[in-house]
Amino acid sequence: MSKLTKIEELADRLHSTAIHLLRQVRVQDAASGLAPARLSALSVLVFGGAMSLNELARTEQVRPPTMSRIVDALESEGLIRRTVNRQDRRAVVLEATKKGTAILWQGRKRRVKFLAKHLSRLTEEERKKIEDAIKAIQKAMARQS
Amino acid sequence: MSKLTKIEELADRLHSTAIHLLRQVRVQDAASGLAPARLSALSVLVFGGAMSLNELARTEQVRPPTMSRIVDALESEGLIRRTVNRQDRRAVVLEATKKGTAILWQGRKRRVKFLAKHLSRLTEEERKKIEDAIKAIQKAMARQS
DNA sequence: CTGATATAGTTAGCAAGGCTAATTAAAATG
DNA sequence: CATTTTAATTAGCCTTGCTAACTATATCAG
Repeated sequence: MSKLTKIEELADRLHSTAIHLLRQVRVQDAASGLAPARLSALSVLVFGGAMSLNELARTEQVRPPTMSRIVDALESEGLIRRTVNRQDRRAVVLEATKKGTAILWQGRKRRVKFLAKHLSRLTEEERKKIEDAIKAIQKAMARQS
Repeated sequence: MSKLTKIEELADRLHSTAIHLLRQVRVQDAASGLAPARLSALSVLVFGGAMSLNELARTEQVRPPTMSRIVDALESEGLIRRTVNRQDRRAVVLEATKKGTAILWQGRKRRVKFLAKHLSRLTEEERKKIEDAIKAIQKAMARQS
């Protein structure tokens, strides 16, 4: 190990903790029957409402061709609807169907309950610390100058 | 939105924060020129020392055939060495080469510096909160009964 | 000691999800 | 109204997951 500053050490541990946290949560998401990228895109449509393919791709930080294929899969499973935008007929309007919304909520509930079950083993004070840390992390990582 | 308990809300925000944090870090890792699974496997060998393919697969939580292919790629780039175990000639011994170790350290340095740069914009107190939260999260997520 | 079984790793082949380049169709612009 | 820009798709590549089936070696029971 080379020497790291105190802040770098914190950065390293934060990174590693985030990885391990998500690794455990992902197991829960597998139960939804939806692959991760599809689940994530569907979630954006359920919580963010109808949008175009380009917007969805941008939100998910992938290229349009990648999103096009994900959307194909979600549509063929009846989880989203793809219609032509009347104002701009090049564009599509993507929105979650009832079925898609229901499936997403079930998965979200499962994931949140799993995490909450673990968090409930902590003291109120420890949870407060996590709460504060989340705010600090968001501040630190926010888009900057 | 259906109603979530206070703990479930925290769980949800924690999840979302972890996702966004790692998404930003992943951009840094791309600069190493190594794909994520390869980078991660190499990192286990650099920090964990020599081990067999099955051990490495277990550590990385993937199946042996998946690891076999990742190891092929790392070997052909000269980042790891694969030798036959003398005690058990079915098994292989995997270890990072000098080149592999150097590349990994560069990438780690880049990633840690990136995160540290963001964290340095916080107050000492805010960083202390993150520090405490990491401990709490690790406690919460630890293998349990 | 030897035949059966177990174990380590690889190979083959499938699916998901990332990308770039090229194409199609519609809109906007000069 | 011809040109350029934009939205989305298609084609084709790579990486990374998986299971099933195989090879080679080690272990164990009789």
